Amino acid sequence: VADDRQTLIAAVGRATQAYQRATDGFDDEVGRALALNPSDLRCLDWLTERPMTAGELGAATGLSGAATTTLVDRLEQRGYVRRVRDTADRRKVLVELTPDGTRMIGQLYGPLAAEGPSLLSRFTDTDLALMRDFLVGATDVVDRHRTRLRNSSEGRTRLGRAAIRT
Amino acid sequence: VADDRQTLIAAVGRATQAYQRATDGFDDEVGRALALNPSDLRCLDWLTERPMTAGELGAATGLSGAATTTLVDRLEQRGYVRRVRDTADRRKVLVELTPDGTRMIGQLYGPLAAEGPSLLSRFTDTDLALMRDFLVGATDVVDRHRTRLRNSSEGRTRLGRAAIRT
DNA sequence: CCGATGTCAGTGAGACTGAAATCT
DNA sequence: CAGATTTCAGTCCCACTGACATCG
Repeated sequence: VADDRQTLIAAVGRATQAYQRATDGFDDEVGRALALNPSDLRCLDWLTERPMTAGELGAATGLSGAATTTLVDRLEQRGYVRRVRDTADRRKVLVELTPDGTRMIGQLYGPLAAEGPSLLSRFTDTDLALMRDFLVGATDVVDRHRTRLRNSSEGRTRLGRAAIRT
Repeated sequence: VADDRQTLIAAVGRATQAYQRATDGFDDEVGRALALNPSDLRCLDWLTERPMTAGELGAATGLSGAATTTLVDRLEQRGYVRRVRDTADRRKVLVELTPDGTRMIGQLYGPLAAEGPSLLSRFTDTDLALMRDFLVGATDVVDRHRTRLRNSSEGRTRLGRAAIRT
């Protein structure tokens, strides 16, 4: 019946929201365990993909240049990342994970990621492909709405801290 | 082949991570548009489920009691939430969304949520049920690892701000 | 010289700890 | 009065704006 399908779609929506909250809580716990704030964690997350310049990191996390500098200072001081001057364009500074940083990330997120395969084991290949396509589509939708919001609200700061006009 | 299945599973993992980053970026943009910080947004997110006491809100967001108080002050001052003394236990303070708050959330997240059904339209009912079950299972796994981390690292503060012993 | 990239001061908002107030 | 819930006072970290240094 059509009504069953609607409730199914709604259930997927709620499940997505609940999953989002759970991962937020997990990241909180990781931050507490390592004494890292959310911005630090997000930077480390991006750096697992590839080394990035300070500017790219700032854009990815939404931080200002100065904030990015102090953030990289923090992570560097703890030995999680290191700065490497770009030999081609000596203005740029590449930030990359150190072996210590990579190992630490692995220790915390590894046990969680290791359960992924067993969780996905009951699905067929076609089901997995559908799931992947759904996630890719959802990512695309969210990104579209993000740029829509960005264009409709330009010139404001990130966290709304300095943006509060009294 | 087994190798195809492994790459499929890996692809689902990467797609999940990408989706996570996209929603993080979207929430950033919402915060910028409304001059609300991440904690404010998370509180509003929880309050869409049901009214909660200040203590529950603090536990849900991981904030201290005092931080929760000032957070609710902020949101109340802007007219998004309101305090209601619990008539049964007059120590407790229930926090609930105002009509204005509900409307504002709807205006920002509504357009995004409205695309969910069209994104899910190509899936069969059984596929949707599988997806829902996967998300519920993933939420459970993440929550289990969160409590594991919590138990192995107790007595530390949330954001690691005051936790940095020099 | 001008644009781009990154870093250095100074300011302000928000989260924390600890103590006080209110209610059961 | 002890316990629970929320709020107040004081401190500190972190992000921001704006100016400066360096490089293409």
